[in-house]
Amino acid sequence: MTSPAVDEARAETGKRLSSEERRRQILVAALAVFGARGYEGATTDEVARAAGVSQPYVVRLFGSKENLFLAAIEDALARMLAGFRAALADDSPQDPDITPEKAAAKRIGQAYVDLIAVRGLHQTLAHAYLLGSHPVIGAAARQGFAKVWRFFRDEMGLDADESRAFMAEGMLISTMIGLRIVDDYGSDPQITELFRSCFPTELPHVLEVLPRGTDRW
Amino acid sequence: MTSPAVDEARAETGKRLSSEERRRQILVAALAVFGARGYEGATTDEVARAAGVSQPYVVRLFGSKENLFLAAIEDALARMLAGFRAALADDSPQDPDITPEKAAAKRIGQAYVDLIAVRGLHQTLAHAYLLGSHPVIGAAARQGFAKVWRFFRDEMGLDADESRAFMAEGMLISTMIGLRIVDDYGSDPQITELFRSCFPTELPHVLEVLPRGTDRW
DNA sequence: TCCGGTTGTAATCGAATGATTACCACAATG
DNA sequence: CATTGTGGTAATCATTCGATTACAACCGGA
Repeated sequence: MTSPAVDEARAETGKRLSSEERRRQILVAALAVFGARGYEGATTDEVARAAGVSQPYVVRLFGSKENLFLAAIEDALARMLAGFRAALADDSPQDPDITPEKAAAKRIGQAYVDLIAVRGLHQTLAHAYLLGSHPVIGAAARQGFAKVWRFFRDEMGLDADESRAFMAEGMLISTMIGLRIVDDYGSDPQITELFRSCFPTELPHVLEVLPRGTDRW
Repeated sequence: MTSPAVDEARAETGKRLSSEERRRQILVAALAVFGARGYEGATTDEVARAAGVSQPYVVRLFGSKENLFLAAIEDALARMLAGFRAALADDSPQDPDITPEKAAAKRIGQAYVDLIAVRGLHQTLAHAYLLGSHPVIGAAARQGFAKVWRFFRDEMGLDADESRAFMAEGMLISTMIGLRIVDDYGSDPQITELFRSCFPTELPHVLEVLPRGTDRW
């Protein structure tokens, strides 16, 4: 016999879902948890509770924690590249004072910052980029990084130097997010100035889109 | 009665050390292990074995794993700032074709890359920068990051924009190191080109100073 | 209706890990 | 030579966590 609490919870949150839809839910939760705690620090139980399912089900749907992480970074990269491609293809009326290339670069930079709204996405990727010595995850992380690089060079048409500068800015932004600099923004004057300097133009948008305060993540 | 093996090992590796010296040894080991595995992924036992002591001794000297990590990032930051200050003060004959400011920037960039030789230093700091949501480590990481920022602005005299660009390049370099891009350098043509583009000038030096191959770290 | 596949959980297990405890060895000191 | 402080370890404990197992609930079709 199932406990009444369980049945009640199921009635509240809705019926059974297709495994494909559960997968997507769990991936969203996984990005948030892996982003906040890192690969080793995160637990499958935390992911499960964030997704509203039991821990064994997470393991069964993805096979292992390692596979879940691989799926999470693949999902994150796919979202990122989709956002980049949409920004690149965007042909809404543009400022005639700047070249089309500059305009595209601005849009793509904006798309990168917008991904902050996908909780944990930037942080999870940054964690993956630090796991180079892991035999499986390391290889996947390198390939993922190279994929983004190829987008800048082949699809966006940047030269090597521009690509490097672009990615460098991206890594800085990721770092500031991972540091949760926003938490001290406004209270610590040093941090406030640092943050202002690092987001000279995007600052209002970042403050708007980034969760703050006592939030656990 | 102590086991003969232990006595033998102690005889081999030398006598008892002062706790201060052991601390330093353990910090060196901690940077390597934390850098490769991250804060959660690293174990105090791994650090202990890398330092040639027993696991309980590591815990006793530092109180807890958390304190060990805090000491490690403090040590890493101190080394980094010491390297920066030495590079800034360096007044060896310089190329008259570039301004003194440019020359200093080049020297400090070089000092940053040279820190690759301190195994795990860049990676450990990068891991710390991703732990912003950790109540204790997060605060320390933010303060450490701000400290580096203040060096660029106050001691080196960069303006906000130059500081940002400088730190961005640093974050990119850290990422490449954490990814262990070198592991695929020469074998994977995509990665090789990516690496060449990101280290246009420092490449030979990086290849020389960065451990490669089947090395565990 | 019953039956097989799919969605999902409870219970539990074994391994890993940070920490604690109790102890040992050595050296300086009086 | 006793003693006391310091450097160090072996043994072990309590938790935590990923994974496994066994089972339950639901649903569509023959």
